[in-house]
Amino acid sequence: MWCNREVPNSIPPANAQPSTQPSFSPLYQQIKTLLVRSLQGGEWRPGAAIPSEMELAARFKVSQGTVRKAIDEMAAENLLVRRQGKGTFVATHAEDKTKYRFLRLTPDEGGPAGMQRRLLDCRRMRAPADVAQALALQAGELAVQVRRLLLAGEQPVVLDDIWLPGSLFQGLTAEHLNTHRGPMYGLFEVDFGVRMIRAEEKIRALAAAPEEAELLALPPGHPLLSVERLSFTYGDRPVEWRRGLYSTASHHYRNELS
Amino acid sequence: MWCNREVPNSIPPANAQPSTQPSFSPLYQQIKTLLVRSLQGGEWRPGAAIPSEMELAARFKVSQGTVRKAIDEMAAENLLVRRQGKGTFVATHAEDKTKYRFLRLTPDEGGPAGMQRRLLDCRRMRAPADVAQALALQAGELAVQVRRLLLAGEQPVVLDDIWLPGSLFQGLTAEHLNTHRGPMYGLFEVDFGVRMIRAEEKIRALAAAPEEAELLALPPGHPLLSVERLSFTYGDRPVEWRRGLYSTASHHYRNELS
DNA sequence: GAGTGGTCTAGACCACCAC
DNA sequence: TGGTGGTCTAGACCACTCA
Repeated sequence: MWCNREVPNSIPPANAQPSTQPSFSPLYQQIKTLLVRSLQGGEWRPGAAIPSEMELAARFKVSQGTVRKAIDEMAAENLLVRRQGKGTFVATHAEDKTKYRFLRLTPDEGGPAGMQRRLLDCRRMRAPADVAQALALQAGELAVQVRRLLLAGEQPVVLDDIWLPGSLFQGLTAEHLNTHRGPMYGLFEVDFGVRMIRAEEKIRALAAAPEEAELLALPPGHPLLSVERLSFTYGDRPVEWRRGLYSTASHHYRNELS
Repeated sequence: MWCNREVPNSIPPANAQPSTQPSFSPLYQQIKTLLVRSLQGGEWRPGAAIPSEMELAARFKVSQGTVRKAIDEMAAENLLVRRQGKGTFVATHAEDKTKYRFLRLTPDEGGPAGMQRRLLDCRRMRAPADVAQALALQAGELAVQVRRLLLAGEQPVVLDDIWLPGSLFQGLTAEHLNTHRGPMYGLFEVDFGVRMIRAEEKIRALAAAPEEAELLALPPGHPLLSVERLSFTYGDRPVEWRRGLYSTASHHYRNELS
């Protein structure tokens, strides 16, 4: 048994430049990049297990510890889920225990309760300029607009206005959305191969316009939370823009600062 | 040189029970607990360096890697800050590069700009029941109430109503607050030894009451963001309750979902 | 050059899970 | 019982900082 070895990295450092900017990229970061690329390319479907740490270590010719560090970071970013004794799995919205990972609206009393959906609209049309820009749509490319209500019991609570790139969501119809059970982001994964990784939200207060007020069963001018969300998939590619109008009479938007 | 050793942990496992609930606590978690306790006890002041990984490893009789993992987690929780080549430091609000870690209000255009403070009020009084409960105040214990405005240029943007446990903030006066430069949480650290670790916020939309509207230079009834914040120090102890009313005409509350 | 954190390795052992 | 992730160790070497 030998304890000391001085074998250098089997993978040559990706940046052997003498003194340029990027300066250095650790092995585990390179591994991580390769893994993300595999996720992006669909090598492993959402919910499926990826190879074991030992297998990946062998594949990439690095030690288990290095693979481990790469996976650790990806798990911290919610790209992967580790389950001791079972394996490491591609994160998915379809069967997420932590449901409502992206819906931060919570009843003032009691835990997060399920909400009913009511689809209002689903059609393909040209997106407004700001939305088109946010989604980086090609000139003339159509978008899918979805409008819907979320109800807590009988009470409408959320009015969502959702825009998706037409090219990615070819077969999306009202029928499709109405038939589907479970989170919408789950449907996006399973039927369109689009997985939402992270999102940025901008929150404002505004007065309800007449049409919005009616849909939310509130008097016109009633204060609402406006939540604009831009969602990204792998590679920081924007793939959804939405604006939610939240009625905060009996609910609030919860957030954790740290 | 020996490569195999079977010396058990020098620190006996904190839970040697045969089969009870807690089931297991890894060494690095125990180290972490000890480190947090040292922070809490003020062994190292905010901004100061903690001992090196090697020193800590020696002190706790574990390997550097184990200390490392403990510190990694604490850095991820913003308790510590690592600086390569220099050391590991106790996180502080006083000199935070990432200023406004807790203020999520951002101008619609341009990067986060500094805001002016205007103190309205600072007095000791009995807290409303809900605040007293949130802060776990003793029966009859007084609280410090601070009211203030934040202004972007000439425009008032935030009206804050802040409540602090009187016992922890004995010497806090308006003079004190007015003299101080830099983030208020920095003052809390330096002058009162109270460090804010994390916070929970509840966000709602509401209509401005007359007095609030006047202070924010808005018409009464104008929609505002109401941001209730409960802040915690070490050991999840609540030490501040505040409600901010945000004018979102030219600003928004930004949030990142992941 | 000395000291710090950062990376990487190899190997042992433990806890959990499924068959 | 075998495979998976989880913990822990020891040691080598690298990158960064500062005197």
